[in-house]
Order: sequence, then structure tokens, then C-alpha cells
Amino acid sequence: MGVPNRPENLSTTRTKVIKELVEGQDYATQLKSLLHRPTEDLESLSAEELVSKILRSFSETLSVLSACEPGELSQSQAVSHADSHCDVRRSEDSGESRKRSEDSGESRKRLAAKDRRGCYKRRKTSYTWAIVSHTTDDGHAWRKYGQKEILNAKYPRSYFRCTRKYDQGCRATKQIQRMEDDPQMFQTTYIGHHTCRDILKAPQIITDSDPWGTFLVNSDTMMMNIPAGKQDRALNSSTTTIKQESLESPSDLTDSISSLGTNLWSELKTFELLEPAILSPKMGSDNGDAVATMYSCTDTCSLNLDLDFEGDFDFDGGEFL
DNA sequence: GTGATTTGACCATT
DNA sequence: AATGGTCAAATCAC
Repeated sequence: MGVPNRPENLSTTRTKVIKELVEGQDYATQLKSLLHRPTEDLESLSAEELVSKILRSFSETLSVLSACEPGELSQSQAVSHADSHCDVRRSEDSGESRKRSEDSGESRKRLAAKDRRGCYKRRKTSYTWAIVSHTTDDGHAWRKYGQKEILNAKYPRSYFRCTRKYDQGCRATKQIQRMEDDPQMFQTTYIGHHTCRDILKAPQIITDSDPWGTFLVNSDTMMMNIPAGKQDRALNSSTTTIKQESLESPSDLTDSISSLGTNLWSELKTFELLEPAILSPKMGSDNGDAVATMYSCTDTCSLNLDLDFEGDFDFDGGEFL
């Protein structure tokens, strides 16, 4: 990613974001009508397909936005400097194929391995956001690379990276932790966005999961809230309840979907006005744990650029993590 | 045999 | 020093 703060890049970014959101809005609209008339329009896309497309649209939008976010930029710069020797070495022995080659009996001990270790940079400034869901399946192919007991947490945290990390350089990772107060639910924290090309390749993304039964609980630069009442229901209800709810009250769901789309859209228009603030170097800098921007999709849809939840917003402080 | 997962060690951050 | 994120050898599953 070059110099995203330049005007021409801003323009490109805006165009891409608008395109993706328009697309997503269109699919959401189709989904809405589909839910109202589930038996009609047999030739149109299925609800599952539409949901997949909507999610893809969001994913792409987030990718574009993260690409122009200063924090992401500094991360890229870090890669080209401090990380470079590591990445070169990694790409030289290229991904998964490197795996067992060095093993073969000897040189398995620490000294050899030690040369490799410490050769990574912990990412701090990527886009992160979290969802709580009854499922951990999000349609992407992930590979587990670690698990850790977390202090004061009942359940361990599992670490996943995109399976395309090495063949496509996709930097997306996620962490999954079972929620203490509701072991049926998982909190999934995504770090970075997929840059690989097989986004949502698997249609099963919504087969046994209900994407609307999940909700975003935080982001360090972006936070989306499903309307508060729905959050409560999502928190307090099981999967089946959510699904039943959707079936019994489609308008409830579709209202949510459409408000999500329209609010995003109206906010996008504001985006243009607030662009200097959004792209200000302050946001998403190393202080990335602070929520610099909040996209709220509540009924009173607001865009607050100067909110700083550091300290106040104790999302990480034990409630979920 | 190949790819995925487990698990203890290493390392960055605070 | 404590904690959490990542690595990579060992192990598992197919």
C-alpha cells in the first residue's frame, strides 16, 4: 500500500468503499424482499447467497479502509524494515513447505530454532474487531497456530491464521475464546483483514451459523452495534432462539438489515465530510487500542470521531476477554 | 505422505 | 517480571 493519505488515494478509497457499500446495500435490499416473500423470486439469489455477498461486501470495505488507515500503514512500514529479514527468510523457505525440511532428526534443538524465533513482530496496529457468536465458523479457512491459557479466564484462547498466509500473504488472524458467562458462545477477535482471494469461498458460512445472531462488540478503530435490544437478545438467547426469532419476526430482522445498510450509507455520506478527521494521523496510530471512531448503527445512528474509550470502555477488561 | 493440531518454548510488550 | 502472541517440533488425522 503506497501513500494512502494522498488525495488521489483518498478518492480511490472512497470510490471503492462506496462501490462496496452500494453493492452490499443492494444485496441487503434483495435479502429484505426475499425474507418478506420467501417463496417468490425463485430465480433470484438465495438468502444464503445474499448474506454471503453482503458479508463479502463488508469484508472488502473493511479491507479498503484498513488499507488506508495510518496504523496499518505504519505496520506495513514495519514490515519493510524491521520485519524484512524475517519475511524474506519466511518467503524463501516459503510457507508450509518449509515445515519439516529442517527437522529430519538433528538440529531440532533450541539453537537452530532460536535463530528463527524472535523473528516476528507482534502486530499492534491492525484493525481488530470482535464478534460474539455461537459458532466459530465464518466461512474462511483458518489454521490454528496456538492456544494459550489466559489469566483470570476460565477458557483458553485459541489463535488462528488464514491458511493463505504463505501462498497469498494474507495477514488475517483471529482469536477465539469461549465466553465465561455463556460457554455456548464464542468471542472471536479478528485482527487484520483478508487479502487473499478466496474470501467467502465456502457457502457454508451461514449454513449452520446465523450471521445475524452474531454481533460486533468492539473494534479498535471501528465499532458497530446491532440495535441494543437485539444485542440483549443475542446475548441472552441461544442460537435456536435467535433463529426462531428471525423466522417468527422477519420484519424485525429485515429492519435491522436495512437499517444497517441505510445507516452505513448515510454515514458514508458523512464520511466524505469528515474525511480529514477519519484519516488524521492520530487515529489508529500506535494508540490503536483506543476506539477512535465508532460507527453506530443504533436507531440514532451517529458517527463519533473523537470518542476515546481508552480506560472507560473496558471491553478488554475482563467482561469478554 | 501430507496437512492440521497440540503444546512447550521463545519473545515483545507493558 | 508477568502476560499474551507466535513459533515450530511433535503428534494426530485422513
